[in-house]
Amino acid sequence: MKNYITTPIYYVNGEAHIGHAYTTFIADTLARHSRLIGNETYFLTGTDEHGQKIEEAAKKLDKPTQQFADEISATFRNLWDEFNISYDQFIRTTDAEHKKGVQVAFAKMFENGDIYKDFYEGNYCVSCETFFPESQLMDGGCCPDCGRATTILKEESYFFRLSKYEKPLLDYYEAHPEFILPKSRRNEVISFVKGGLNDLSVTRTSFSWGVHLPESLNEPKHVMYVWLDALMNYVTALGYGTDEAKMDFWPANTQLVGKDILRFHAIYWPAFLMSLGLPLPKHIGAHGWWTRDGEKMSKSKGNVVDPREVSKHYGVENFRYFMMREVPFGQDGDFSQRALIDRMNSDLSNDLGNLLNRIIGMSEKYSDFVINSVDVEKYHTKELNDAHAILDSLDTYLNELQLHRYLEELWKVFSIGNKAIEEHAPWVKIKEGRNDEALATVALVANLLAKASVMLHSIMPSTTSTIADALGFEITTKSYTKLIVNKELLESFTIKKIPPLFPRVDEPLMQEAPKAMLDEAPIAEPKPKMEDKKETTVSEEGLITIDQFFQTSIKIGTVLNAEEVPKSSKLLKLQVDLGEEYPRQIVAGIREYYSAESLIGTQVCVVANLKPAKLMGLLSEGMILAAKDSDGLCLVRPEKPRQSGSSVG
RNA sequence: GGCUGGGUAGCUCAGCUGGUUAGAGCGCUGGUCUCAUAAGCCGGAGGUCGGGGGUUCGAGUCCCCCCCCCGCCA
Repeated sequence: MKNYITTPIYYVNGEAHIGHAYTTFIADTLARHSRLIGNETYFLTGTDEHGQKIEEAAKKLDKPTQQFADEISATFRNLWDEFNISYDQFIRTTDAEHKKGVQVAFAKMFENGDIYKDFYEGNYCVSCETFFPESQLMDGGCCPDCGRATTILKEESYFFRLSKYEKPLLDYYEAHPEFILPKSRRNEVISFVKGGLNDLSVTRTSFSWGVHLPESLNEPKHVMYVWLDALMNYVTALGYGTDEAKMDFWPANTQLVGKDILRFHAIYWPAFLMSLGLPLPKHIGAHGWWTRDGEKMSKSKGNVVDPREVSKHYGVENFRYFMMREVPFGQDGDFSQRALIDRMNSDLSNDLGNLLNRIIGMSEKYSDFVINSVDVEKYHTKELNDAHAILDSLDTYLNELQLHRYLEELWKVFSIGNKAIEEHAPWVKIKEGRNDEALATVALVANLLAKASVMLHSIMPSTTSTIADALGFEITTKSYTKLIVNKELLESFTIKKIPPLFPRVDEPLMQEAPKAMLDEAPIAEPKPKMEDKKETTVSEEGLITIDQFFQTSIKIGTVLNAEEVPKSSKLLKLQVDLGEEYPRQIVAGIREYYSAESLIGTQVCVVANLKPAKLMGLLSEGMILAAKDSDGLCLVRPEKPRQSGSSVG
């Protein structure tokens, strides 16, 4: 079976971020899995390099446009190489074959009457490369997407008869419920199309950095609309319009996109394909976005997650496992070091890594590292059957792009292993001289690990290869067939004593940006061991009663305004809302650590029933709580915003 | 404003066409084993299933109203 998987081509207006990595990881996982189970697989990714925005960005840097595109494109490609992405082709829309292919497609659409010439006039956003109707513009005629100013543009343009495909598209969605995944997105697309489709302007004369129209049309002024150009990459990569040798990979099985570009892929793209008489892809999968510590990422906030940075500190495959496991396909996910660390420790170290270590230890003590499956079926049919049932069910999840469920299920195999060891306690059996039984349990777990590793391989290719190597086999289509399809067991082998694959992570490995650090939930102290527990951890001396404590009124305050106190290097004068009629004026000695601007709009804890005092002649009606150590001072703040005036205690 | 989807344990979520004491993972907590990476295993606490009506012998699950969140569209 042929299986074609694509990511979108990434626009070269900036470097790769976590979203690009996420899409690419999913696609790579699908591609690797497809190859593993023996499909003939083609995995495409690449870069989208045309358009006015690129032309202008290059001009700003005083670089030739092509050179600019070359450079950014290379950063993507390098990152994917660094991340061990198994793409078969990295296409660029500036590739000669691609341009040729798009022209062939354009000519064909023109010939069959789906493209015609007219005029377009409207408010155009250069940044988004989109026209917006008057009604959609924001105040002052700004772009509703990016907020930048739009300009009125009237230009001669070729149009694609999108309106003609309204009905065929709706019919197709109806007949193919699995075309758009997840379902919630499908509904959105359908309701959009039902709202009516306008013909699509597909050429521009306002800039020249793009694919020119076919020579037969003799329209040197026009270049193609970036989306027509970009979308066609999925077939030009296979040689559409040039050398069509690979076109038998079409239609694609799965085309992954971010939710922001679903409309283009679920409406325009299938319409183009219909016009060209090509079949439509089986699935368009729209995934969600990532936030950081619960907040939207943006350059201005400085909280953007650099995938390279994360993988450098935590390992690409751990990062990748986290992304695939953490969030249901289609949903937005939240990245935080805490969540990543929790996943790594709990799933990878405790469940998987430790399990491998357990059998290494036992086989060392009981059988000089030799593991033999001879007696596994005799003593552990139940466990084997349970595990096989789980392994058999996994494909379903993968087909629905439910990778988190896939992993969730797969992990039950490790659980079977851990439970089996407990239940059969090989160390007891050895003492009783029932060596066969003890060794059978060890071998059972080795087999469970082997089988699970095969199924984990497409998500953690290198790590699972290491596991397989320790278990004396190699993960290939052949071993997949043997261990998973035919449910066979491992040959006798000598297990390798390898150091722990997933050392526990006790504290964040990555330096946080200052802002993010404030927002990061405090890392829980490792809980003290039972025997360390004393009656109390404080001496009786100087203790107060709870009533005494509540004599202090601590409230949450929102900083409405902040300014520096003249002639003072330490003091800031704040106006803080405590939910009272008027804000309090509070003078605080925190200027060395916090700028006035950075405080406005944030929340602090305030001692509200403190006798007012004068500092530098200014009245201060409260005290702000802060903690100080040798590294400096930081404010004590609510973890999440609370209403001004909420009491703390 | 229109249309989807959703509001279930501290957190993230599962609960199909209504049916015994509402589930999982993580977290918290008690116990326990010792092969193992302060890992594993067993047990426990914790939910008026957004609110209010209604249908029904019986509703988280169906109907109506209201509140709130996300998304798409305007």
